[in-house]
Amino acid sequence: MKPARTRVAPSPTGHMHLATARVALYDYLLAKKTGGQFILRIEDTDVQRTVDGAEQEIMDGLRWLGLNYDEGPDIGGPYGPYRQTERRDIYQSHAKILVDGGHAYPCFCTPERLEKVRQEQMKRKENPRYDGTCRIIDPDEAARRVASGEKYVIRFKMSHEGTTTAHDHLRGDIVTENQQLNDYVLLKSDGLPTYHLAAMVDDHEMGITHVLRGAEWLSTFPLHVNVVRAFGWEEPVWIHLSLFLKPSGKGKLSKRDGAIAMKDGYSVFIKDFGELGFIPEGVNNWIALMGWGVAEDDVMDLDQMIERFSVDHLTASPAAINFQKLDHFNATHIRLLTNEDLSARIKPYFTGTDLEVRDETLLKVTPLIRERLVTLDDCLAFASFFFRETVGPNPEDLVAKGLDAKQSAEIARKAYEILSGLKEVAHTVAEPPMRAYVEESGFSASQVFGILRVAVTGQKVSPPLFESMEVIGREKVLERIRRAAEILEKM
RNA sequence: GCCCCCAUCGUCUAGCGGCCCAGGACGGAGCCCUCUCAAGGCUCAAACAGGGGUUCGAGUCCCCUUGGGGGCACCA
Repeated sequence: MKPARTRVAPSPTGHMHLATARVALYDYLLAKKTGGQFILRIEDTDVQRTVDGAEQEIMDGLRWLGLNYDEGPDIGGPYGPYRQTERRDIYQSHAKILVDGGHAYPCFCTPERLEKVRQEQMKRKENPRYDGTCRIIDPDEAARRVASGEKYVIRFKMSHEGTTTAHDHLRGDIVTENQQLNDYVLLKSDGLPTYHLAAMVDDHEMGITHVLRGAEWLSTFPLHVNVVRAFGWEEPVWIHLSLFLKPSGKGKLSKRDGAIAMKDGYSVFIKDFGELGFIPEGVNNWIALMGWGVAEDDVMDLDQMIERFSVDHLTASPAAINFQKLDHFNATHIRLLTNEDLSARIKPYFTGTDLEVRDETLLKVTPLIRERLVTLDDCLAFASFFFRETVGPNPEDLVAKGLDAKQSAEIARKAYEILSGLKEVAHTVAEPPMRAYVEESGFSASQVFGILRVAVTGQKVSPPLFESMEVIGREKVLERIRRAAEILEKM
């Protein structure tokens, strides 16, 4: 396959969304698969809606995901600039080409008039569309009015007859009656282009071979191919990705859903995932499989995805997002990390707590908790006790199931006795004598170890007991058991 | 309302006319392992929306119905 040039072209109007990440992922995979380039282009032509910091968030988000672009606003490239507001002249000269060629025309209608027309059309139950008033103005007359400084927009002169056949790689030919199409605005009165002009011009100028975008563009797809054809350009391969639906499957995933997801520890915004304890590997894998049909072995890192990716296996039907699956992929990829890597990734989650986390200790703790982590921040719940001086167990939790406080105290005392007789509490040396005690005492392993678990870790659920004791160290372990025995004796 | 797109287990999907009494993954149920929680292993339940065609043969092709989704801006 020839090297593909792909692009993700988000508008900096809010937080970077899951859908943007998925388009970027597929773009990246296609480009890397074919030895081509993946490009970031910022579509900031709606000055009103542009949000400060949004562009940076997009770049940070892509980098966090590991989707490094080959060309973009901050790193440049041979086809720049990569920010549409900096390409104003390019769009204006292209708009002129269309006007001169009879494919577009200046329109002097005011927004107020347009709104009135729309209202009347709706009242008559007609399709709201431009009524063509300025379409029939003589070109010389129009040019004169433009030159005189009258406000205008440039509209595409859509044919009223025949049909437009647009080819989508996943859906085949899509045939539309031209009467259904509107004379869309290409250049706004502020001199900036709309998407319909800007994206077509840039994709051509930047040599984009495959346009991947959301299915919400399907309705203006015929317009876009008409624009490209009016210029006489070769069309890229068009691929409209299925939409993401709310977890319920009811409706398109929206920014509003972000707030709802946040309450459950999830999000639809890329910037949040790191903080929530998700790792890029997990997020990428999760996103990749919504809209890409992989038969088997669906746990993949970026390189494996590149290996297996093909635009032929993309799917056309909408996909409801499923956060449980995110959990699964996240946990799975966490388990694939090396101790050193995982340890380093966990560490930041302890900042802000009063715990003093030493790297050396954390490295010993990591293997004990790795397969218990769904998200990185779970390390707080599983490993905090390693870094505390005392653990303050709940007295009731110290009483073993089926036993009373007195019996439990007896077990704690005996355990203290056995362990204090040892030079160290490495699990290989501490476990055998404790097992022997379980045998001779007649108590069950779960009763004895359960008491010790609560005594030593302060919690009912913890990593394996003896391995944990080994990390905590003999002195602290003995002290914690002694205190537990005291508590039990006072009950 | 009009236009467009989509349609296999609850969810994401494999399937591109016979290999399918439909495979995988998540989730669910059960069993095993087990010092808790996990992880891991094994097993089970769970789907081709409905109706017409085409064909020797249809989940796979065509049409209709139904359902879902998207769009109808000087927003992207």
